[in-house]
Amino acid sequence: MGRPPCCDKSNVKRGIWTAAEDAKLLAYISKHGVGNWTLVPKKAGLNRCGKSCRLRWTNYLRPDLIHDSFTPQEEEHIINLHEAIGSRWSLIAKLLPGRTDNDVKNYWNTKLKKKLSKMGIDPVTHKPFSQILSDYGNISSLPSIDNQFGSFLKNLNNTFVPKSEPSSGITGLPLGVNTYSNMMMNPIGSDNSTASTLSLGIVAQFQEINQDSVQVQPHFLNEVASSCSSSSPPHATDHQLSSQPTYLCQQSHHEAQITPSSSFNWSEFLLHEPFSSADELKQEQDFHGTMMSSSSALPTLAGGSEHNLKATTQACDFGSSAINIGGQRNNNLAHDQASSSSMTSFVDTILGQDSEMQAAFPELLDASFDY
DNA sequence: AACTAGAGCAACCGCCAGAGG
DNA sequence: ACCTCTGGCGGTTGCTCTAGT
Repeated sequence: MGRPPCCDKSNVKRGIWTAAEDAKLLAYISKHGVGNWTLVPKKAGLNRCGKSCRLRWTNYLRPDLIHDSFTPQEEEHIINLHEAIGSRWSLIAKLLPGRTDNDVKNYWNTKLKKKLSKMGIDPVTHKPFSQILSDYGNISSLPSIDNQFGSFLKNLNNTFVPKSEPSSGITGLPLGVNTYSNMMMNPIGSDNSTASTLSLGIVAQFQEINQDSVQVQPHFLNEVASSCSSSSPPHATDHQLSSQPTYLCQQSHHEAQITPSSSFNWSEFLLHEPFSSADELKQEQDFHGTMMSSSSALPTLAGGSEHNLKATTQACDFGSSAINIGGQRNNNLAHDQASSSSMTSFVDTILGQDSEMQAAFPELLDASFDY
């Protein structure tokens, strides 16, 4: 009945591998190749569990592994892929030659998550905090800390609370978001084609890898499905996977009037440290002033249900191949409007948006978001 | 020089789907 | 058909190193 256990787990060695153990495993695999991992430790003369041997081989000993630090291009790949497919580290690693899922996962957890948070982007949703605020609006009915919005709040707290205005946690928000907006609007030496081309290539590769395996359901699609109209199918289609998600939800209808033509370049974005210099502060202020002066000509954030419906329909179209900056700008604009006045008016704005959204989409907003 | 906190990373844990007996 | 294991995966832990005080 059943198979015998692969090893006596109480008698196998655990912990850090020694050089001698590495040499034995390497010698065995180079001679016999990898087959049944439960047999490998016995045949190689190792007092280890087969699972441990497999991990050691795949994460460290494999000759094709790169042990150097990640390049900006790889960072960009990881971020784009994480945005598209979530924390499927093994899939992401397959698109990064020489990298293991453990490498990618560690790099994400130790570096990229923090980097994105510092830049005012929620590493779970890949949306700027300001957009999450405007998307979900209703601060008073926040779900638990474990879900995506909870992640946003934690990051928001980590990122902004220690900043300039100690008297209020949330008053620090506009600084970070404006920094983000500013970077988005003024990418350093922006190369319009780079990011979108790269992203398309990555997703195409991803499709190749997945064409005969699992049906992918990227988390961003779930988000959109829950925050936009229900017309999207529950699974990612080829069409959806072949394009980058946009940050368009609810704000996109008028973007053509104000959207800069540039697309977004992660690598430049990543090299830019927010909150780092007086120049950046000045840029933020300049940007803020510009946006405020032009905002009167722009539609309000929630300009009525008809507008919202159009925007929603458009927002759920994944046909765009580039990350759309326009939606972000529009969102950030709304945020700028809010942040330009007092704390009270910021909250009022958010609550007002929530009321209007609730009027426009009662069936969506009444339902609890369950991630 | 000693201590501490944080970062980085290797390894383990626990779960799941599929396969073997 | 059922039970158990394997292989693979994502999440987490804990050790080591380094920078700051």
